Parts: sequence; structure tokens; C-alpha cells
Amino acid sequence: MAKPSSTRAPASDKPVARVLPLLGLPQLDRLFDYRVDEKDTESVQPGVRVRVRFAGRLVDAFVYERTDSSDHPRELHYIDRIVSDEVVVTPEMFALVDRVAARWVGARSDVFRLAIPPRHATAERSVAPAETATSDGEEAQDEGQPDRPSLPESWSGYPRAASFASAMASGKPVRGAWTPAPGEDWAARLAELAFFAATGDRQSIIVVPDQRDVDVVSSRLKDAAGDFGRAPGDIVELTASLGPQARYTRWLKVLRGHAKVVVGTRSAVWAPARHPGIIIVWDDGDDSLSEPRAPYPHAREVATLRSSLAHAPLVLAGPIRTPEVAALVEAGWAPEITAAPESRRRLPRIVAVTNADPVQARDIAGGHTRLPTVAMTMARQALDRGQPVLVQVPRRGYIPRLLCQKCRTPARCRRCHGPLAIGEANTDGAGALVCGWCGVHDVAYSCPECGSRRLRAGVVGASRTAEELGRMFPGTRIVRASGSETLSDAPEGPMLVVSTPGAEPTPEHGYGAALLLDAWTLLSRPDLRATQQAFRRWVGAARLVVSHSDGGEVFCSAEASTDIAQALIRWDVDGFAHRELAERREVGFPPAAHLFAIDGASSDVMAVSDYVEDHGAERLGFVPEILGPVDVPSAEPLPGAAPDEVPERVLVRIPRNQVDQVSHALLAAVISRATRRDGSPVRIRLDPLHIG
DNA sequence: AGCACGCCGACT
DNA sequence: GTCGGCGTGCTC
Repeated sequence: MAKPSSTRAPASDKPVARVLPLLGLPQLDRLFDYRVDEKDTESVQPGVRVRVRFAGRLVDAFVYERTDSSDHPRELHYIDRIVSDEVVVTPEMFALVDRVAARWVGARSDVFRLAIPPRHATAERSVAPAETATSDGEEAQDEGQPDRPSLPESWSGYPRAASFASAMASGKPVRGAWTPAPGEDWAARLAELAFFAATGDRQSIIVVPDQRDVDVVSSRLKDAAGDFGRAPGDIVELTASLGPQARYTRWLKVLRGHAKVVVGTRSAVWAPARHPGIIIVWDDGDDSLSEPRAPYPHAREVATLRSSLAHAPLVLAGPIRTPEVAALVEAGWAPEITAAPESRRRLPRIVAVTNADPVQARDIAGGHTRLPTVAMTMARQALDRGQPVLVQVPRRGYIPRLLCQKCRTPARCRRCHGPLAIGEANTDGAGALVCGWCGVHDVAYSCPECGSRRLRAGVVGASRTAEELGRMFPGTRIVRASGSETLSDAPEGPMLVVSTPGAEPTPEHGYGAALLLDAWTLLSRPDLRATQQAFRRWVGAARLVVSHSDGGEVFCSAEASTDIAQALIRWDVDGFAHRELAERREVGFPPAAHLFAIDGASSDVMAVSDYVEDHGAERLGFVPEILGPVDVPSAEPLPGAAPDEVPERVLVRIPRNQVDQVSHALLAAVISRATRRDGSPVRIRLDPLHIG
């Protein structure tokens, strides 16, 4: 099988390669030394993928470095073969992968799996080789571009944008937090920013939550390309849905410098740009930007680390500002790029529910319709003007399933406070309530707030809403849009568009009105981020509505006196984020502190948290705060959960500046347990989306 | 993770 | 007297 050793001879220069086997095991996440054959000496460079014999098996590995000698006391194996001469790990990526693995308590090989797609030989042959640099320094290229296009006039509504752009043009790693003005074509602005930053050998990266946003940004990039002297071929889309060959082909186009602007979903934050001109993350409040594979890093966090390591400009943007970005703004790390006050003229009129209003109060108490008169009137007037109307309803199954008929308190499990749903019929035929988290049945539920035993469904789905609207607006065209079913054409003319949050089609000229229904179902979710997510959805919908001067109106079914409704009405989008951050500080939750979630069987979780507690007391100079055990959110089932033991979660709360020390301690615990085969593995997440 | 080597129970 | 349990230890 292996070549006879007689045909091999150690390389005369630096005959030893230090490589990282890609095994995904924390206890083997170390460099191992291999001998380099003289014939391979040119190919075996840092960043090259090789195959090596490891513990008797052939495994993939990345070359980290070449050295003269090894500390290993025994005879070294030769590198079995070079998978490809392509240097797929750039020096910047080595550093970034190390940092991400260390902070998120993961194996570097797992992080490489996120960052580098599997090699595809045909793809490698299909992509043109990297252009040999005409001049050696990128500085020289930058200076040699006297007619660099300026940031377009379309950015003039943001006073700080000009200085941001000129700092970027002079090579400074500027950072900013951008919240687009109401009605702004955010994708077009980001496209301009990306092209502006992609000069010389610099490549720009735009990371968005989903394919829909990739499509939008991509089309704006194509529109803007000409203005920046670029061609459609300079744009590359990187998305998860691509097959292996297409994925590697496009990734190589970035690596070899052919792509000037990359737009893609969360893994695009790892796009192998050698010199990122700018990294843009759009809508970091969207859960899709959180990586679901170990070690679960969030694209926003990877982007901020990468910006620091690569001295790359960074823009964190979104329809709302997340508390995480608000913290970066407050720290002065990412100053805000705010719209001039004049942009408020583009706002629609926004009204919320007031129980003080007798007409509205009667509508709501009546309970038969979910559409108060104000909302009906808004829709009617917009339709009469010939404009489309957006009706936003929560996605089914997204919210607590049952609520008290009387006071609308969500029905919670008495054991674990999980959401109750209607379970299968009992033997006596009566429907029992079942907990969505722990599965326990409750046959005698009564509301803890008001004592009522009567319950109502937590949500009316989009199809019921469409039927109801059909009766209220006879003869009006009604279309539906949800995550799976999207419209082929942009809404145009008088029609009702019933949509779930995030799936709203964008009309070319905006909606005449938007009705945000069932607000209370979004707000009553048992989740720390419920208000932030609701706000994000409402702002996202309201942004699509024409200005009040063009008749635009928004109805929000939340009570007008609430903070969230007030923030929406006053369009205090950024202020809302900072108030939310202040609340997180009060309760000590991320991003005010860091929180590690340790999930697994009770005994394993306890053992790991005990280790960190002891280690903290002895070596860190502080004792991390251990919270829990709490329930593992039902959305995150443990893959290798023992059937007899209920998975548990312990939270470790630590000050922000201590993350890396605690990550280190956790990794030590994980490694020592894995090598001794002590218990089952635990899953560790840093600052999980859902705390439990 | 695999796959060794390595000392204590029931069996051809 | 053996075959085999899975407890530590290693993987360049």
C-alpha cells in the first residue's frame, strides 16, 4: 500500500512538517510531526491539505509549518500524499481558526470544517490560477488608483458615512454600526459599500442570514457593478445549498482572487479573502447567523474577531440593532453610522392599540375579529389608493401554544414551565395538556394568574387569517407568503399580502399599509429575546411601508403604552437596543456577561461545572457563577442523549473579560474526561441563543 | 475515536 | 489450564 521507504528520502531542507490531523477530537487537537519526502518538498507548505497515516489509518491533515527537526522520540512517518498543492489555509485563517476554537471550546479541526469546504479536484481544474500580482504591495495599488470611485450620493443621508469611507480608502480598519433609514434600500447601500471597499487586491465580504437576502444583495451588486468598473463575474455567491463542486469552485474563486465581492450565508464569514476590504454582517439578530455545528460560533462574533485579526474594516448592520452591537457601539469599538434626522420624513404613521380608545377597546373585548376598526380603515384606504397592504401574522408553532381564555397568560407546565399544548386524547376521551418541553401531562390546569380553566389557541395561522380577510374585503386579491411559499412577482397594486415575519415580499413602490397582528403572541413567548425578535419583525415590516406623506400607515396590535410599542411609534430603533442592553446588564445576561451552557447527562454536566468552579477558585482568582440546572431548550435536543437520563443544562456566568480563561478551563475538563473515557461528552455553547 | 496492551472470571 | 472482560495509554 505505502510506497516502499527505499523510494523515499527526507527533504534536504526542513525535512519535518508539523501537521494538524482533522479528527474532530479535542484530545487529539495537537500538531504531529511527519517526514517530508524530497519529491514533495515544494508542495508541503503551510496551509496545504495532506493525507497522513495516523494510528494506522489515513486521515486528512493541514500543514502548519516546516521545521528542521522533531521532538518526537520515535521514527517519523512520511506524509502519505499531498491532497493538492493549493494553499487553502491562509496565515490569517490559521490565526482566526485558533482564536475561534479557543474561545468556543472546540477542536480546531471542527472549526476548519466550518471554514474550508471539502476539496473537489474537478473544481480545482476549472478555476483559473491566481493572478500573479502586478505589483507586490497592495498599498502601491491603492495609491495608483487616482480615479477610485467615491461613495455614491445615496449615502449622503448618513453624515458619518463620508468620513468612514475616506478612512477606509486610506487603509484604516474602521468599524461601524449601521441602521438604515426607513424605506432605505439597504441591499443597494451595502452593495455600494462592498464595491467601494474592493479596490486593489482587497475583496469584500457580505454575510446575510438566508438565501432570500443573498438573492436581494446579489441583484443589487449586479446593478451597481458597472458604476464601480466591475463585471458580474466579480461577484460570487457562497451559500449552503450549493453542491460540493459548485461550492468549492466558488470558494476557490475567492481564494485565487477572482471574486471581488462575496455575498453569502453564515459560512461566508470564513470566505478566504486574502485581504478583506470590508466585512459586512447584515441582520445579526437573525438566528440563522448562529452556527448550528460545533463549536457553534455566531457569524457576527467571527466577523468581529476577523476584523481585529486582519485589520479589516467592519460594518454591522441590520433593520434593528442587537444588544450585542449596541455593546460594541457603547464601548466605542464600532461607532454608529446614523441617518440624518430628515430621514424621519420617510416614516409611515404608526399606531398601536390603546385600551383607552373606546372604539378599539370594544373591538378587542368583542373578540370575534382580530382586526380593530383602525386597522380595517388603514387597509381599506391603502387599497383604495391602489397600494398593496401587508398583513403580518406569526408563524404557526412559533409561539406558546395555549393561553388563558380570560387573561391570555401563556399556559405553562407546572413542572418545568415549558409551553403547554393539546396532547393526545386520554383513555376517558378528554383532551389532556402536554408540556412541549418535558412531555408531562396536565389534566387539571388552571391559570396561575386568574384561576380560569378555559384556554384558547395561541395563534391563528396565516391560512385562517387569509380566510377571515377574504370575508372582510370581498373582491380583494389576497396572496400568501411564508418561509416556504414565496411570491413569484413583487406585490403591485391593491392586494392583501398575508405573510409570516421575515418572508415579506418587497413591493417596488412600498406597501400602503402594514398590519402587525397577534403581537401579544410574539411578546408572550418564554424567551429572553422575545421582545427583541418581535421588534425586529415589526421594524422589518414597517420599513416596507411608504411614507406617511404618501399615505403610509402601520397598525401594531401591541398595547401602545408598552416600551416596545413606544419605540416603534417613535421609531427609536437604536435607542431600543441600548435600553435592552441596559436590561441585560441588570440581569447579568449576554452581552453584558458571558454565559457558557453545558448540556448533557446530569452527572457529566455537574462534573464539568464542578471542575470549572474549582479551577476558577484555584487559578482564575474568581469563582464563576453556576446557574441551574435549567431545562435544555426543546429546540436544541442533545444528539447523543442517554435515553435513561434527562438532559440538563448548567450555565456558567463569567465577566466578559474572563472568557478565554474559562474557555481554556472548560477545554481542559473536556480533554481530561475524553482521554479517561470518564462519562459521556457534554455540549458546550458560548452565549447560546436560547438560554432555557 | 480506534486500537493496542494488560491483568482477573467462566469455560471449550 | 485458556478466552475474554473493558481499564489505561498512545497515536508523529
